[in-house]
Amino acid sequence: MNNETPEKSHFIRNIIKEDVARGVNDGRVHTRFPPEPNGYPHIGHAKAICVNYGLAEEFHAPYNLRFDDTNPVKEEQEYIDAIIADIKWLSFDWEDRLYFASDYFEQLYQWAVKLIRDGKAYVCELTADQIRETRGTLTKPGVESPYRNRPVEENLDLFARMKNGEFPDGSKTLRAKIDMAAGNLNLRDPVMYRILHASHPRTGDDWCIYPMYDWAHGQSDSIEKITHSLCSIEFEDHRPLYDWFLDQLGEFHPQQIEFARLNLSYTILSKRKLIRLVNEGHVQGWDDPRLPTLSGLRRRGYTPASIRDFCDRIGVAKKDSTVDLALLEHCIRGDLNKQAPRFMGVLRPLKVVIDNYPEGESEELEAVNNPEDPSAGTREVPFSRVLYIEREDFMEDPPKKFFRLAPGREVRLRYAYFITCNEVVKDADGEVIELRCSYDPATKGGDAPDGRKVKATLHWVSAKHAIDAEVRLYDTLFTTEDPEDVPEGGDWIDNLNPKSLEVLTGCKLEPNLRGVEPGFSCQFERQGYFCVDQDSDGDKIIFNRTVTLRDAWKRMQKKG
RNA sequence: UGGGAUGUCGUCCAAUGGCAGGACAUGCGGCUCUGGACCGUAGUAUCGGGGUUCGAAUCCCUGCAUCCCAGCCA
Repeated sequence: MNNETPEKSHFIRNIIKEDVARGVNDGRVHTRFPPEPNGYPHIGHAKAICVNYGLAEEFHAPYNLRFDDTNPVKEEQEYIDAIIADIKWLSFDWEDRLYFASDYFEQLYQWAVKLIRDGKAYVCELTADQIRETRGTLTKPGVESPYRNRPVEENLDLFARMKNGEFPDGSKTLRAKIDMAAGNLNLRDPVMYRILHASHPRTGDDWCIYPMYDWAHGQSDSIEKITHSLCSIEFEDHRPLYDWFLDQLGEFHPQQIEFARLNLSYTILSKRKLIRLVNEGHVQGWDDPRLPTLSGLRRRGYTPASIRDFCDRIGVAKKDSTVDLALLEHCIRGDLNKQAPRFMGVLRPLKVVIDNYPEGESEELEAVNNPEDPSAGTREVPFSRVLYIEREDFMEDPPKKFFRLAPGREVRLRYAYFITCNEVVKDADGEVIELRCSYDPATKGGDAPDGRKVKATLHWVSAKHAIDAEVRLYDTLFTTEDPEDVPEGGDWIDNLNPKSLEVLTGCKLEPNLRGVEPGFSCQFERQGYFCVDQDSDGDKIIFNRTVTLRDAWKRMQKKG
């Protein structure tokens, strides 16, 4: 990092910088990422992780991972495991600071008892419906619960019995005694504990009362001595409540700072909606490569570096915004362009016979593995009389700007020879099934000694050496930039893109790809970046297309 | 008609009273054995109306728009 050039900053970094300079918390910085284990993490979480952990790393400060596991009805060990795996994949290391809000259940209970003793909390016997009705509305104040002024001793007794399991679910709550007329609804005697006879992934059946998030969250941050509690914007209204609790308790106040969550065009980042996509089978699981989940992106071929780069580039601010998917794609292209070895693969094969190439013979041609990285070296690619080229690289009646193969036209086969198309073979339906070409032996390697030029270079594979593969092409999961924008009475599911997955079989790959393992990423020249899917098995190779290369020709076609 | 927040290029983010800048996207050009990468270049923005000031995206007033909150979810 170059300290001479002024770094680009954002408001949270500025606040922390100032706090450190002013010696707030003795100049200490400590952050955390507090997920609820009720789903798989997605790129939006990656942003939050990068903000929290990235900032801590910048200030050489520690950061925690803490699961806010206060609702056993929705939370599962599977999600805990997935979240841990995905954050590690992003290559963040919280060392030994893995915590759970459930670690603090006993302390939280004791603090609740203290609030009761201080007359700041009471056991309420209103039903959920009644609590809602008496909460008031956005414009009208609420009505105080008839149980609000019950004696401390009675509250203590009832709360202990709640904990001991004497009452059924939903029959009682512990509520903070604040202000039923507050403009901020969170302050209208919020529920602190509810009775839930549910088994918890970590505490099992030890508890049948569980703290509400609002009661647990601020204190958990306080216990961990978090200096800067970064969270999303919708918790701005909750900050006064967290402050109130900590004030009553006389405990350490982390500073909460809110920032806007990520929205991405053509995708959905709401956990509830993601769960629906998975449960209703619109996708094939949490790691479906079309999903913005980290496991989906990983399977798609996105790298941790590309995601962290993306998170750096989108910035941090308070206003609602939607980042262009093109930026994410730019980030993965940028990373893979530097790393990914190049290979030739023909997705939709068209047979080409080189009539003047000796039958039964073949030769090895040298190809560059990565033009961006000379140290990646070269490899040999076999060439022979019968080849496959990409169907869309040939047009019988080409428009003006089409540079590729056409009858009578000469093009270069990458790293091989110039070939000229002499004859087009069609089937009974008039579909082109084969091209008869001739090659110029003098152009071996791809250059003409007489200096003549060709306008196109095509990728190809030798038919008898090729290996077969299945290739899965992905498009956006939704057809609309904002999938949640639906007409009256419509369902966002209707915006699903029926063509988000296209499976190609019989693709032909150069033989150097034999034996690749799941997770392997490479570029198929002129087409895009692809990675081997976990469904591959032995001889059955399956590639996922991570992202296409930028394609000037396609853009030109679109323009018309 | 309550409380909280937010309005800057098409998009995202800067500029904290002093030349509105960067990235992505887009157009054009160059280069190229990937119509890739790379290089160069262009256009496009301060929500509206007042005010303060030599000077306002920034401060004040006012209006408008958008988002969040009425879970015993987080």
